[in-house]
Amino acid sequence: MRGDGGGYDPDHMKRSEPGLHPVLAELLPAELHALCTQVQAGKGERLFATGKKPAFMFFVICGEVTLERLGRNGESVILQRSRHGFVGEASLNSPRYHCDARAVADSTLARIPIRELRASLERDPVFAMRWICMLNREVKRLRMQCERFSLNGVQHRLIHLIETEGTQGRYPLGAGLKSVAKELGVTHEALYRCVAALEKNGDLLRDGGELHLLREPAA
Amino acid sequence: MRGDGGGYDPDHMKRSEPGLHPVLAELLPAELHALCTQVQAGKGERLFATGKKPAFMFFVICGEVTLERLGRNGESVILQRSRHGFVGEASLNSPRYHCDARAVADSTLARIPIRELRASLERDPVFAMRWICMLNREVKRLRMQCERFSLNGVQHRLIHLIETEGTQGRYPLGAGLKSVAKELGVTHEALYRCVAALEKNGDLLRDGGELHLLREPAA
DNA sequence: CGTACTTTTGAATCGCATCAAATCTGGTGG
DNA sequence: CCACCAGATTTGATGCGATTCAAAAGTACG
Repeated sequence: MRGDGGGYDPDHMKRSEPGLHPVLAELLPAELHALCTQVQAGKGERLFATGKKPAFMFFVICGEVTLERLGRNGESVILQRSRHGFVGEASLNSPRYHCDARAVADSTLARIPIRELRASLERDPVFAMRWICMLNREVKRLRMQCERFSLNGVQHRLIHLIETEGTQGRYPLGAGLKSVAKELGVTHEALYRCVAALEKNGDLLRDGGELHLLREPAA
Repeated sequence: MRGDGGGYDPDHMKRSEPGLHPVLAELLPAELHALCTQVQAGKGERLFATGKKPAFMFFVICGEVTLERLGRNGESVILQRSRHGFVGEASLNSPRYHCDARAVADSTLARIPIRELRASLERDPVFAMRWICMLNREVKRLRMQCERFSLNGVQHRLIHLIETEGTQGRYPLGAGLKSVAKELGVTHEALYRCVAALEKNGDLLRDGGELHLLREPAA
């Protein structure tokens, strides 16, 4: 039921010291590989706290992590919710964490020591350029996500998701429609109804593990 | 009514070839300084177009620039609204622009040649690290914007905006509430009503050029 | 078999988009 | 100084669509 690992060998997360996650293995230079460790975080566990000196950067492999900050009245404001990818890149250059990180579901994470990561970036321009490209992709992805959120109507958002994040009109639902609903910022009920309506119209097919957009809905 | 120039000498924008903007002067290495030019863009002018080969990156000094994409029905969707800072960082390593940039107010911009920028990044690790820090801030901002869009209710979004993008509960409205409404992804009518309700409750003050959140609304 | 979860459908409510229109504002020119 | 216009601001009325609450049916797992 964690399901959001991106299609990699699910056995990974059971091993105590598995190989580095493919995305990280490709991005990071060899000298950092050995310094990264894979860790488990139980639901509710805190990864780091506001004000502490940043020691590690985290990469979410599966599960869910939030960054939160306290508002002026003590209520917590969620800054970011991550189910896959880096968390707290900003801590790379901060003397202190500016927010709390908390696993809101049982999660598998890669832990990268910041001091050594920094050192590698400063000494290896090719790695630095890869890192910049990674950040550029992240910026682009986030902009598309903002665009999607700015659409009104579940149907518009769903189609935008399939067309921008999917391939050939196909979008894999790793963890079920319910998690897709969260990604779209709508309730799962609304998404179920939307999918059902599109299917009845013959605009969409649900083939087991993926959504297949057949044509542009007339409406 | 532009107001967001960051407090620098307003005469800057009148000179035809003024010194480089302080933020850029600090960020960019010396060899790039001479290659940057300051340009004026009239309201409505397009800085670059989707699909074109990226030649320049822009930095907004004053005025307002939007990044937009065309939705399927020809309506333009705003991805980003920038009154100060970089526009189109992602074009650094892209063969094509993935969106349009347009000045929505008379604006002063710095124009940086991408080819030379990339060359400097590849050869100068210290500069690359500064660039990475800049991108980190941008990623952080975008993540917060996504989180904001995921909130339901105009009020929640507005408060989140003030608490995350503002300082001390104060948020400057450079171009009026109408542009804030777009930033929040709601109609301006809805935002006006929300602000009016918060003011009547004594939770919010509208002091000329800025919103001031006095306390957390009980509701 | 029972537990826990997802999936699905139903019904009621509410908030926002939408359309409309009045007021206010700053700017321009007679 | 006034007439006038374009844009921002504000208020009102209406309808739709998503949220919400509720519950049933399907599914995986021990």
